Amino acid sequence: MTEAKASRGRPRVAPEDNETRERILNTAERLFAEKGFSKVTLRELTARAETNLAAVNYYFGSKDKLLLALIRRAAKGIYRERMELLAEAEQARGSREEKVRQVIYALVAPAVAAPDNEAEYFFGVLIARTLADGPDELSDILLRQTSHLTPFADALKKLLPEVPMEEIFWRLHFVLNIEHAIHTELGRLTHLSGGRCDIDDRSALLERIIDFAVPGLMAPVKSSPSTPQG
Amino acid sequence: MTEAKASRGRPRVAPEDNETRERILNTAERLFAEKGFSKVTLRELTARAETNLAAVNYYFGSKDKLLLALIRRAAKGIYRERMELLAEAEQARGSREEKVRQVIYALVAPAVAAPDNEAEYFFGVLIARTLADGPDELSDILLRQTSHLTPFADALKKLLPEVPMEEIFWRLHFVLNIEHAIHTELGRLTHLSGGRCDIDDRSALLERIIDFAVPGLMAPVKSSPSTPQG
DNA sequence: GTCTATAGAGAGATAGAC
DNA sequence: GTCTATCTCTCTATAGAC
Repeated sequence: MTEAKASRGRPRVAPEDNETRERILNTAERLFAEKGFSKVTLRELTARAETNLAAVNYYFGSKDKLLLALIRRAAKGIYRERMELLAEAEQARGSREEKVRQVIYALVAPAVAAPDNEAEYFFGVLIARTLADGPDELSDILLRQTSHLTPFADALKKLLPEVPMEEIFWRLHFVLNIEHAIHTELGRLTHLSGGRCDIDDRSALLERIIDFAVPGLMAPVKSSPSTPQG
Repeated sequence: MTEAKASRGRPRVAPEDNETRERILNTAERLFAEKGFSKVTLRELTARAETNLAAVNYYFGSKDKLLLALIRRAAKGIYRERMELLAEAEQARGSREEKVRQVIYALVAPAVAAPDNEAEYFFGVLIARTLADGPDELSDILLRQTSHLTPFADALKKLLPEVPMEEIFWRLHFVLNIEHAIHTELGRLTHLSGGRCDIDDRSALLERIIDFAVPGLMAPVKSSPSTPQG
């Protein structure tokens, strides 16, 4: 949608096919996640991507737009995976707890998995850092893109009809908080545990998150005496 | 030239007593939490604090050191409150769940409470934004300051002897993740819930966090067949 | 102590050669 | 399409008047 009116001064080949462009995206994804958007300079970025300083502006228009393109690309894959796994979860059999587990698995697994052999990269970090540090415009976009989360809220509501929708939203929010902060603050865990806890084993990490989150998601709501949920 | 050996050109009155200095600290605390460290310029900051551009460097030496002073001051109050509440929690009577609740209350309540009438401010945001966006040096300091968390891990271990210490560390980590990310990502919750969920009621928020976290903290550890926890 | 004016560094963006 | 050289802006930090 950004290139609607662009035919002037733009690359002739389809941008997605360009190798340099891809290299910039891949390098930027790692660097932004690792150091944060504002701490990565275009000079460092283009040097690591083995291209020239002008390339980012040529392909993306600006540093901000590079980040936008980056997140679009990353999110697209994550969201698609989540939907596929959610569809599977909704056909799962088993106890109620087992079904809730599968729904949360569908939500968290794609964001926690390491792409390819990139042992250091976390999708959640990219989101967390962008929200904390990126252009305001982009934070707004990210926080307003909630339509892909609604199916998860609905799926949970179906499994937990006695929990008010408002509480389901809150609990979903908490799960996403964990998913996003877990890696940025990992140093504290490493230090606190004297190095015993680490994040290398992603599938164990995923299980831990789910084991922690599911009981809280399923907890009965204490009916407070005054407010009988409107 | 740095002020490493500085006794020259420094304020004569005790810095803590200076009114301008305090005004800078208070203004910076709000602004950094609201916009993030790197997006706040000294020009904006000093203007809002109704002083001049040079004042930050005069009182603190640099923008980085202002942030450090800020976090020291904020953390000092939070840590002290946590310790007091933890001491109370450790003398509490009631069910095991009730005791765990009190420990988590001691951890979370001071960071979630609004200071004075500052409805917008969250200690956790300051930490989250500093970690994502602040000077690397300061992130390191923050992530290595774990000694105040050890008593919480110990208190939980005493209440949950069947949970391995490693798991306790992980679960504590998750609780802190929620506490720190909750506000930065609040826009998503507001949007997702169509405005039904909001953060204005801090005591309700605190209860929600505790209600969500305690069941996960207390969950029995599934002894995985292959790895009998080394 | 407070303030203005400015130095000096480093950033993102761009023009134009090839 | 790729690259170098450079423009222009804005920031932090500081010197020095008052």
